[in-house]
Amino acid sequence: MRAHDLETTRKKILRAALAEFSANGPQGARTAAIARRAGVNKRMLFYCFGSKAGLYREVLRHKLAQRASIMESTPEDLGSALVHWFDNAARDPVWIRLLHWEALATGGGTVAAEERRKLFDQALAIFRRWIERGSLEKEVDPAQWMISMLGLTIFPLAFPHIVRLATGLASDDAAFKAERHEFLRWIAGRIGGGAITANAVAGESEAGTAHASAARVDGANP
Amino acid sequence: MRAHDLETTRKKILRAALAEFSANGPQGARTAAIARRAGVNKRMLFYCFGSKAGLYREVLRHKLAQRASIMESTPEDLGSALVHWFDNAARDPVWIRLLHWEALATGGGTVAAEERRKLFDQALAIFRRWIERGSLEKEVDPAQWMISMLGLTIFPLAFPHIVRLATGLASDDAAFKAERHEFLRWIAGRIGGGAITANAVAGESEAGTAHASAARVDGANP
DNA sequence: ACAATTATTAACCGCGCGGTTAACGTGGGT
DNA sequence: ACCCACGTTAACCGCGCGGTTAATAATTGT
Repeated sequence: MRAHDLETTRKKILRAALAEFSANGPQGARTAAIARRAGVNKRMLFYCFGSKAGLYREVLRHKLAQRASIMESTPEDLGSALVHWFDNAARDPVWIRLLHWEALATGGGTVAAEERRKLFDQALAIFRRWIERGSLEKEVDPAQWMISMLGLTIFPLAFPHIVRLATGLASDDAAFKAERHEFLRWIAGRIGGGAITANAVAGESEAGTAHASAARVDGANP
Repeated sequence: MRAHDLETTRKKILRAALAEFSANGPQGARTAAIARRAGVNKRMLFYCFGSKAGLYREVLRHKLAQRASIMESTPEDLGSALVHWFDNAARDPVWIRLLHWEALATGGGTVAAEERRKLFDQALAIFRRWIERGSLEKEVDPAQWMISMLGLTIFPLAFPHIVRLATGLASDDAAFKAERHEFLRWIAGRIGGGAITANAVAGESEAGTAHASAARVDGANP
């Protein structure tokens, strides 16, 4: 690694910025803190990314691309998909926090709009497929389905203090995750149109309850 | 109103502080901005509440008490209750924002712990009652039910940018609210144990679809 | 060898923050 | 009439922020 290597410097800054922006938000994040985390002179942030806002934008674009690739690997079975989303969100608290900061942002229009559209179009396509295949009730809008399923999976991870008050457990506690898995598989059965998913529903959960593991039917959209 | 009236000054400060804390969070809120909003000298904040943190604490206590009283007026029917929670949350974006800030807060232990416990115990009691009465599947934990129903109602209001990307509508748009009402009543029927709520499910939604209005069965817990 | 370009650095700037100081009205008790 | 505790005020303080300046070290082209 040479002394003058802008690309690695950029990467170090992006990593540190992701952590700092996630921790303190686009406004609360301190450029000096990012530089310290990255082991880089503060001036380099502006040299590479122009401004704090420009750096934030780049950080978001990276993260959105990463989430899109996770969305691509969603299993075809509804229950498994819910568990998949839940686990991946639980594994990435940084992403959850960025969602919060975005929800709280008022002015200054959407950043990285195109990456965002791509991610959501992927998700909506999945729900449309489920509806066509009869895994989900067709009288409900795909967007409503998507919002609802995201609510069931992400909400407890986004508001851990609510989980703590309701269950007494931390939302990253293995016991809570197991409970949630069980619930998600159960409700996937209740919600589905009754055709494909309903059979795979009595799946095995980590809670130890008797279940059969749900089959994955990746790829091959009609 | 006398010139020297500490009580009204306190109230003015609390109102302004609620707005400012909701807008910018406990850290991002500026004491000067609160004072300006309240039409009061900045020094009075510290004279009345000691510190910014003390003021934040008092603001939260007030809001939690208000939310508890809303929780008390929850209808007995599950579908109506979901709509009730949704509407009341939609009517109070300030509260939603405070939830976000709390979820993002890392250090500095819980503020107003007792008011919070009271609010959640109320909610949990409602779910236990629903389970006992057969309105909700009894094999699922009350806490899991509560988290899930909060997810379905609050999530779209907490993450309006996700709603916008999924539906193209703003989450405070009347059209979206109507769609959501319809979905909430529909899913209440799918989820319930099948006894009481299932009958009340084909409820009327504001979307104009033909439905019969769901009956409210307030009070009288066993 | 050396100039030109690129990457990196320390030091600096103006500003706005949370919180404080000290002084100044105001009004009820006597 | 006067006091004195309470409510209110303008002005101030040290600090840390985003962003910049100008000088310097490494790399590249010739």
